Amino acid sequence: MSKEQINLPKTAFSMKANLPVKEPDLIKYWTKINLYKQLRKKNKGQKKFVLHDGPPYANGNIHMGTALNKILKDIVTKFHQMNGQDSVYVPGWDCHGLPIEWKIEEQYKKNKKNKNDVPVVEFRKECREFAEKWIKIHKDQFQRLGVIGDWNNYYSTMSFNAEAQIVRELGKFLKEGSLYRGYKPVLWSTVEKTALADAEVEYLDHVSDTIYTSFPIKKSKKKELLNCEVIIWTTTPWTIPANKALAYNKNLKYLIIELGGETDFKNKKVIVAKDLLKSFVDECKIDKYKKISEFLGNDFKGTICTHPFLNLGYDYDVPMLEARFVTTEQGTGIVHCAPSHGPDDFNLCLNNDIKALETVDDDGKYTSNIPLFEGIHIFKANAIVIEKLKEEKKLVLNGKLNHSYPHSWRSKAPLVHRATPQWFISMESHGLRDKALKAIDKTVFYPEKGKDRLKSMIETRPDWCVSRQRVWGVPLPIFLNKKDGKALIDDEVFENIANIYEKEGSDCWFKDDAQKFLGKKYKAENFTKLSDIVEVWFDSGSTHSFVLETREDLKWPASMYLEGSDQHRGWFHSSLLQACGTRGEAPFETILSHGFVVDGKGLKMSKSLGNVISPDDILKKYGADILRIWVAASNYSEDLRIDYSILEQHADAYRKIRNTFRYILGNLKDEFLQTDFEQINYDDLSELDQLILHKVYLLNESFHKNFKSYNFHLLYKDLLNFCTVDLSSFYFDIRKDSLYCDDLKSKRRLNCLKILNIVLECLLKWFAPILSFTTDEIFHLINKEENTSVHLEKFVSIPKNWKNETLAEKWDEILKVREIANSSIELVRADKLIGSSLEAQITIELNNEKYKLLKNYDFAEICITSIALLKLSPDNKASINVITKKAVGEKCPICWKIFQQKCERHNCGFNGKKT
RNA sequence: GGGCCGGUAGCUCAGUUGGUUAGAGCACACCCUUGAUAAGGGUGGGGUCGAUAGUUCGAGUCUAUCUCGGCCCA
Repeated sequence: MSKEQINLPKTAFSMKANLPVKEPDLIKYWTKINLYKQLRKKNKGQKKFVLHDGPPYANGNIHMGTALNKILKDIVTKFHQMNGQDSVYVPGWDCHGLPIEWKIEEQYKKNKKNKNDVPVVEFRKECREFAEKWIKIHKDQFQRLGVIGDWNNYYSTMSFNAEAQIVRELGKFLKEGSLYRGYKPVLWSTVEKTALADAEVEYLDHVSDTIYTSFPIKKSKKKELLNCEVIIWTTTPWTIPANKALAYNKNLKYLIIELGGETDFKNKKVIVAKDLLKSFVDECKIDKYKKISEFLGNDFKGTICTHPFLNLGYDYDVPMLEARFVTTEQGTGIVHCAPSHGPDDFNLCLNNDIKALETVDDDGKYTSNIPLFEGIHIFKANAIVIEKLKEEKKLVLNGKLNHSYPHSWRSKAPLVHRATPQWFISMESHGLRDKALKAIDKTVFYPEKGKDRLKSMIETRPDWCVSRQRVWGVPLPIFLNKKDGKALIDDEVFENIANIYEKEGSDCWFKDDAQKFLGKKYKAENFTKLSDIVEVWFDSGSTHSFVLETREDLKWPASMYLEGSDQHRGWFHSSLLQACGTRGEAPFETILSHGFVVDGKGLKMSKSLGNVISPDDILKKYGADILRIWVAASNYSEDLRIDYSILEQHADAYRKIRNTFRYILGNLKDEFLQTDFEQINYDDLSELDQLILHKVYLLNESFHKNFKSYNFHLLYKDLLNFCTVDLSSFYFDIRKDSLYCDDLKSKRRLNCLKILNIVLECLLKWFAPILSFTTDEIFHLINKEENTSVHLEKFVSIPKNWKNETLAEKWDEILKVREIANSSIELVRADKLIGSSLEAQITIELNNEKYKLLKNYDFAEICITSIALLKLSPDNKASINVITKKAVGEKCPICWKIFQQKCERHNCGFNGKKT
């Protein structure tokens, strides 16, 4: 039988991948052989590449964004490792903070327990256990993605050494003097009784009470203004009792108008911005009014008003201040300022020597600084304020407005700006902003636009508020002197606290006597121990100090920080400020930021849209390698789309790649022969073989170029195209005849096997960082050694002499002929005259020039036909023309080619018998 | 509401300093093969480059406005 006379591919490498089943076994294997340790040993002493892990929050199952991030990190790490660097990856977790506190409190509520009845230390213990639980879960989930790292020695922000180091880092700021106690309005939740970090704020629709109210002018250089009242508009009537000033824009035009109608304002003269007159009179339904005069905002200079509650004890001056933030978008062009309840207000008043007072307490009730309202909750005060304004005949109109308003992301309660004592790191006092901006300039960003993004944030950000009135975190190591209220600054004390934390963690701050921390030098009775904790961004912003600096296997600064683009405001940002403040430099050399995972239409994933895909769904249905292909194939500098049709497409590509490997393995009979590329007898190879080596050379070049610029999607596309275009449909298709039908000793066949060995090795290594599972599966098939892995290999280096542009140019011409031949064959095939191209005989007509160039090539081999004749084009006009006819003769039972004589290669007659 | 980024075939992506008829792979359709076989090969269709207006001899590329989406901020 002819099948026995030919060499068909045979391999143990299955066509079906069955990744969801096979991958977990490989993970077990990697753990068993301690791959991470082996990797370290392998490249010990080489230049380090340290990708410092941005710690995910130890709470909740991972989502697509986390999976993307971890896979990208793993791909980057593996590339550098295979490129010969000691590429270390230590995963970490962010553990302190409000979300975990909330989870524990939720559990309390379920069990009808009151948080205030539980000792702080007990509560913190539960938080710690909660974080530990999620770290375990995350560890498994991340490893399932194929991520290789130091899973046994991960870092966490709640480890004792981390807590200790965070104290030391804060001590540095305190000692320097850039950490100061301020009194500023911060976004405050009266429900959680805490200030909220920016990241904890969510903007939701909210219906606010609105009022137009008037402030009578008491003094002014512009006489005309004296009998007028200034109209302001606000969505927070409850801040009126805290009003200290009014703001105007000096460049705006304002009008004095006299109102008619039967209202409290009959015959009164009021002032609004010219551009807002229409909206004012329309909204307030003022149909009768008279314009008195127009003037520029600048004329307000020096004007002083009285408070609308003048007769109720609010007998202080309300000065009018010039401010740029006043616009004509809404309101009246004059803005009411309560320095305790708005950052703009605060700054403007500060610059004009008006102090912010404590106007509202932790619970949201007015303090004694607010006459008449003391003890009333601010959220119940609007109605009262409106009522009083009416009584005082100062209310033009009250109404409702539905607008976007800050809420607590957790409790969904509306937030307020409230002046509280907080601890801040100054951006200016010690040049932190400048240091950070300079550090950004030295950092390389992938993609480049990240640089401007981070820069513009640093340029405009206010001082960094690092205190929180919570319990699950590192306590601020601050003692205030009871005499002068100043913070105690003493390295010995900081170091003492740090040492204690190193041994027993920071819980003791809440339960032990203050004297323990102060040591012998100071007396506890003279100091107040602060109970604030450090905001979590300072924790994670300090990871470089307790991870990079303290571990021998790492280095400072990190080679790379790699996170989602939201971290320009988050971890990139806080790490930069922390390190610049304490070390004057950024803790990273490069930053790689990636976009967000969105659905197939580009919309964000949400439960309500029902477009959420979890990593687990994909792992179960496709396997991690498909997910890894999706990561590699997507352009991470923008948002990354995913849905099942996109995944299906990548799964198809995976099958193509898998089959490319399978075909090579089959022809090698799973016997891989490692080749010394330098020792290849290049001149002994056919041009076709040489052409493949040339393509390998070029691909290797673009591979390294794209890897170094972290353009994985281009790199992957090149690899995939090489498999489909250069190998499967070209080289494999042509060489199939030789592989199957040539004598085992034929040089052509042996050379082809050489090429297959080379290509197998290259592909295996090129793909390894992406297809971490599949490439290792193949590696084990062809490598009988134990305890090894493809990930321990280095990338191939390609001999320079494989590059052959002259050859490639010539073959471009040959490929043109092949294309035209294919078209020609297709016509005959459509007429049902032939089926397989081996049934065809082609005649290629070439003009002089091309004929000279190509006359010695075997186009039957190249075009996979039985016969190919080459001749000069009759008129020498058409450069290439191909005529296809049905080949005449009999089919060789071995090579299936059709000849009129016997097939010489197989020395056979036409009855399937060898003669 | 403001800032930044983005919108090129069904999908993933290329498109140099503005310059012929906008490319690739996949998917799709049709055909071939049955010796890579839940594979392999061939041929082919498919895009008013988010929209509109402008600058220019010429715009996917530059400008403006709008629109949709994402991130960040308020």
